[in-house]
Amino acid sequence: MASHPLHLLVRKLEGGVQLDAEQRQAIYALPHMIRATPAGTYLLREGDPPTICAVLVTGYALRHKITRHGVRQIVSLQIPGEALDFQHLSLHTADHNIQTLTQADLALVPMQAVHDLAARHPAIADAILRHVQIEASIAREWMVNIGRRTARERLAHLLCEFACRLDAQGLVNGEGYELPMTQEQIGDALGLTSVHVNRSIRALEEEGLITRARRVISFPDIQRLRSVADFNDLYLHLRRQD
Amino acid sequence: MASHPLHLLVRKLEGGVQLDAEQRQAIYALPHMIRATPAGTYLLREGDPPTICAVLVTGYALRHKITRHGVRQIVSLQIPGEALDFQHLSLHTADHNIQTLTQADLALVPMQAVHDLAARHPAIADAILRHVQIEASIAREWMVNIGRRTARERLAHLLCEFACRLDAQGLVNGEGYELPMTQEQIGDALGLTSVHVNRSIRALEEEGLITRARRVISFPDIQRLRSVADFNDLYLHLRRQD
DNA sequence: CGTGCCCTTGATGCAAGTCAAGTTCCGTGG
DNA sequence: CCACGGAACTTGACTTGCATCAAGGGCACG
Repeated sequence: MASHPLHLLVRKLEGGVQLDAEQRQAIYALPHMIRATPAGTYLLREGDPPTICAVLVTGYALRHKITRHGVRQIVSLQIPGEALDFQHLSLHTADHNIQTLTQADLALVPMQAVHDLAARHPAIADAILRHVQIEASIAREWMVNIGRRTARERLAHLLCEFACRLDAQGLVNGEGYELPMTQEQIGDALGLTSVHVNRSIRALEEEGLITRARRVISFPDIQRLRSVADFNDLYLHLRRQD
Repeated sequence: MASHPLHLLVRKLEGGVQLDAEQRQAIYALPHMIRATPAGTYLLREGDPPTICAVLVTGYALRHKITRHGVRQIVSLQIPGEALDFQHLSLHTADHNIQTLTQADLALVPMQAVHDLAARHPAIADAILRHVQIEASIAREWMVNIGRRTARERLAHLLCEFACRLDAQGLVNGEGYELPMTQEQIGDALGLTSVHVNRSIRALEEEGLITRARRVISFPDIQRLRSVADFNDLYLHLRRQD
């Protein structure tokens, strides 16, 4: 079943809650359409009613909000296996925008089917709740990052988080990974300008904390980077006991 | 039943999901102990296992995290009627600290009892999920606030949010309300220093956007304040259709 | 072989931080 | 009822991290 489009979602949900074969099967049996979307596609806009639940099969997505002055804040990054619309399961209006970051393949599941599934399987309802709670935990850590760390620390923290999350989904092979974001997007995620992101990246590079080849970033000394970032992965709740 | 300690929680849960008399009754029947706590009491610490679910009956609480450098970021404010530990219902380790902001009365409910209640009543499970999702939505708006607004805007936004939330719980009587925080705590919530919070408060005051008498703040021109804050209450999901 | 996005770098400005010294407000005990 | 002590608030002088403005430079793609 490793090639089923919802495999990574199941993997993620099982990371926190024990599911039996029947429950796994019920998830795989969810009605869904696969849709390939180009980078930058809006999947949901603030104010819209969420009617379908998109799951990232491949590619990346982000959540963002825009202020009256037209400035953007990215409030979340999503990686393969994550459900983009669990955040709205019991709400009737979207409070933020969801957009693909890269070319992406989505599994589109009717929201009602997710509701029904959760109602039939308490363990799945629990796994969904856990999924939502972990996103909330990540949001809290981002607040700390944006509110209380320097540009260099914020950047290091983002890199550590991305590494951990990709690794947990089995998406890291070598030493580093591709961070598929422009420096402007990184700035929007960290509450900085692209110019300052650029200077901060180069500073980390000169310190030998990261190396870059295009957008592929590697970490010669991950321990030191974590220390700079004040990174503690507890908030990601990667282990079932967390 | 207006005087039942869990009345405000029921009110809050009913704000989003229709509950019938039996479900309401089941919530009121939750086993609980009432405990009065002084200001500043830690209710849960990062890394601890959450075993009880505290509900604020009176008084205020906050969630915060502390960086390696000892700087604090408040990531959430909680008002009467809010459950402090729904955030951890299906997690095994707390990822942040919870502390009372003022003297407070808590209803302490065993976590297991909440679990059982949700398992028996899908509508209540749904209401809990909604409660968690709304907190996540508030967290996203705070990221925007901290990351992309000026000190003056951040402060105005916090004041508007607090006004709306108190009002939704029926806790506002006159023109203004008491904001029971020191300027240092406000700074910790907004990613600012207390000195700068002070200057920003006085700037709002001089502009005629707020008036103060001790910690009671009033808003002579709430529309203008909202406009300054770029405040749109959609993210609070106060109406059932949201 | 342009043309348009990114990335890079320099010069300059400003919002917010830091440091430090009062001042006001209150609770408490004499 | 008043004096004292401590926490919170206020204000000024100075510093700094990041923003802004502006001008290249590289490289992918049609």
